[in-house]
Amino acid sequence: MGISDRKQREKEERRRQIMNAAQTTFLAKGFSGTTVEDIAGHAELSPSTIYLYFKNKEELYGSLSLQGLGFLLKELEGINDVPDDRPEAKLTALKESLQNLYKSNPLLLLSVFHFQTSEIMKDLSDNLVAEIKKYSTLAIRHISKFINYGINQGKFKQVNPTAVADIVWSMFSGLLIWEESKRALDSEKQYFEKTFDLAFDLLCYGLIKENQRK
Amino acid sequence: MGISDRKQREKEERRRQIMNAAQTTFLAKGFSGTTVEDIAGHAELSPSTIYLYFKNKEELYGSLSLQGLGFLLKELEGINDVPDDRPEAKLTALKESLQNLYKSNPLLLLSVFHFQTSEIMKDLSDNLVAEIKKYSTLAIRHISKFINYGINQGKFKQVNPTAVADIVWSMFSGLLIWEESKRALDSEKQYFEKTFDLAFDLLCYGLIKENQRK
Amino acid sequence: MGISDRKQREKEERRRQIMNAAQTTFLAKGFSGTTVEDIAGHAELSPSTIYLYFKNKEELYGSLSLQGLGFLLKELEGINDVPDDRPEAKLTALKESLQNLYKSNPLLLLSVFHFQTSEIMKDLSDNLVAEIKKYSTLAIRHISKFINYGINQGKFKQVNPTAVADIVWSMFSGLLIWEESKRALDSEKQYFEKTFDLAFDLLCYGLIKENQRK
Amino acid sequence: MGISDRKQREKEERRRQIMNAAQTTFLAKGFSGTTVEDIAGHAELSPSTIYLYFKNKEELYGSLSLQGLGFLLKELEGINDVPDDRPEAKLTALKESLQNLYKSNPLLLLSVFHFQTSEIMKDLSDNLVAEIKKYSTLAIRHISKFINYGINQGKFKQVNPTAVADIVWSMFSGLLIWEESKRALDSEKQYFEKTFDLAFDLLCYGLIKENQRK
DNA sequence: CATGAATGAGGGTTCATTCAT
DNA sequence: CATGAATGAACCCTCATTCAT
Repeated sequence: MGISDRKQREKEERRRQIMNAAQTTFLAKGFSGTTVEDIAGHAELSPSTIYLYFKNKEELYGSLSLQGLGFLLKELEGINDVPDDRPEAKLTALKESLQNLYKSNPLLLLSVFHFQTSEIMKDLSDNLVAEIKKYSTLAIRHISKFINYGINQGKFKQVNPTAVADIVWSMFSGLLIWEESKRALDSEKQYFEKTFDLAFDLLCYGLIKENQRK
Repeated sequence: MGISDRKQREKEERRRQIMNAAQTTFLAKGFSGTTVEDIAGHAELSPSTIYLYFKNKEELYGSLSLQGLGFLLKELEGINDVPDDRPEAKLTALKESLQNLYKSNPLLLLSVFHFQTSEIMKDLSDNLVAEIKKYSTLAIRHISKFINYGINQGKFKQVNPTAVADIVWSMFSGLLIWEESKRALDSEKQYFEKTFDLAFDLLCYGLIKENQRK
Repeated sequence: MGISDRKQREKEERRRQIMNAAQTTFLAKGFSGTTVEDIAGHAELSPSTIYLYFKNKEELYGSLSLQGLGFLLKELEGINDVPDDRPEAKLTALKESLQNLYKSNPLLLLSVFHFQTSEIMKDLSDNLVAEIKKYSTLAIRHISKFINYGINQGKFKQVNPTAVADIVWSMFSGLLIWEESKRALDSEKQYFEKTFDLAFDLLCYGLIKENQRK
Repeated sequence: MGISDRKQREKEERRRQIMNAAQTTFLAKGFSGTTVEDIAGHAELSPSTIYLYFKNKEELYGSLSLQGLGFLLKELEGINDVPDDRPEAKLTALKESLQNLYKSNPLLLLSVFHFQTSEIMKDLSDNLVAEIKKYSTLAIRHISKFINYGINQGKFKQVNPTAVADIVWSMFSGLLIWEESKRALDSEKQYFEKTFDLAFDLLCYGLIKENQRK
């Protein structure tokens, strides 16, 4: 039992080791630009070993993407438990949540957004795409719930909450990718956080009803 | 004379025909996912014919990308000539400009932004990437000029104009791609325009100084 | 009549123009390394025009090779008419003949030997190869006749005349090609003539019976 | 240990197997006339397997060429150790050396000389060409050393030793290729050795000073 | 007669994936 | 469990050749 436990854990660790290597490599070279050998090299394994843990390149990619979305969802769910229930507080919590995730593991978030927006999707199986979409739809729904809450409380303008959630989501992802693509050129760093901060503030400010501003 | 004129025009048309086919295909399948045979099929030509008009797959891709950026830049430059010189008017003109471009040729704008995705950039030659970057930097600079104008007139908050330009650009691109990726799944259409409208309004509203609102 | 004559001559000239261009190009880049477009470029014509004068690349090549062999054969036949009928004189005439041909048109001789020894043969049709072989066999036979003459007169050792002819032929061709391949590296020039002179002299000297030397 | 040894040997054998197949094929069809698929067919492997052992077609070709030159060089170096130090003996040893090499592996020698044909050289990278040249220059230098030795001893005429070495080399290569090209037509065999024997003897005889002949 | 435009056939090379050890 | 070796399926691109003008 103890032995098989350890075996189990070792196996999990290998899996993680591969996923980490894959994440770095996919982000650095893109999906089709990345060869299985690349990943294997980073993971210090042989290519064939990868196939013991993942059915194929695509599934490895999918696991990565879903893992990231999973983290994100958990974070979003956590926001509901924020004691302060003013809608502005929810939004601020959302902003901070996203920023914290970014700070703790930029690759993770990058992958979530990068992966689903980029051409990579074209290479994936319909099943996987559907699952990714399901997760991100769920995330959008969470965000729109926060907006809706503000509207119901009469604090926010009468806007389509899903649309606003889409905007937040797109803006975040757009900035992330734009930042990354700029970095490719002039290697500015740490620029994203400030810009996203500003973007979010402007957006939120526009969201609040005029008579509700203090 | 007349004959060589016609020849010239026919040749140009072939070029365009190929570029159109390429645009559709690249958008549908990404750069490395697209085979030259795909494009040739769409253009109803043989693959080798493509090589009479473009040196290779990459250059075809580059022409497409730069062409789109060229259109966009021309449009942005046009905004300077808007007679109404209130900063809000500039921004509204910008919004309408982008929306009109999108309406007249969604593929074109999609490609401009989509093509910048770093996933694709990885496959391109440094030269081409540099040129694309140059163009988009120029575009950003145009947009930030409009923001700056509002700040100087005391109408807009004291924000970093380039950052705001980045936000507009990212938001636009993010929404475009997000929309497209959603469409791939549930084929909703014509949703983008409304969302972008809303996003832009919220953003602008947040941008204007409180004491300047009428 | 006069007109058709001129036409005829113009046509012949075009043919020659193409053959000249082809000779230079084939020697510079080899058979499969040379594209029809290359030749056309040198001839200042369009590729398709070449096909008005030659059925295909191979036949163009063949014509070149046979042309060279024709020149060579004519020269060899001329040696029979040399008034001085001592065998040594025939051999000296042969040596000078080859050297003169080389001096007047090195490309021509190079092509004769280079073409028939090199891998180019592998790309040619059996018919063409057979014809080239026929011609060169004829040439060999001429040379061996000179040797035979010396043997019959009791001046030369009792050797196989064809073998000696082969040796002369191979030595000449070998030196030509070796020289050319060296030139590719260190661009020495005008080295061939002296070396061939020496080789020929050594050979002839070995050929003459000892009691016949003066 | 034993296992890895066997693995190593198997791998070496595969390499050799490919090189053999390549040698035959290159000789039969030339460099550009040979497809990797041809070679793979002869080696009873798939084309992609070839690329596990050689970076590309050119490097495979180069290995072959250099290998042959290597054998040749070793043989030439061995001649210095011939106990009999009369210059004629050195030359006879040279002749026998070349003939033995030819008898033991005609393809090897054929390739050495055939591969140097400039036709083929044109397709190779500068690096490879340089290396091949370096090797063959070395070989020439060896041969010329034997000649020089005879001159210094007052046995040979005052000739340019390098020129004579060039002649030997060219003659050998010319005869080899000429023989092969004749064989392609009328499949005579075993003719080369006798002819080369004769050629060499004539040459050497011409080389020796008259007053030195016994 | 000359040519520009078009293409089909083929070649080199890469890489995800499998399989025997 | 891990891997080295092998391969088939593509893909990009070149080029000899044809054909309509």
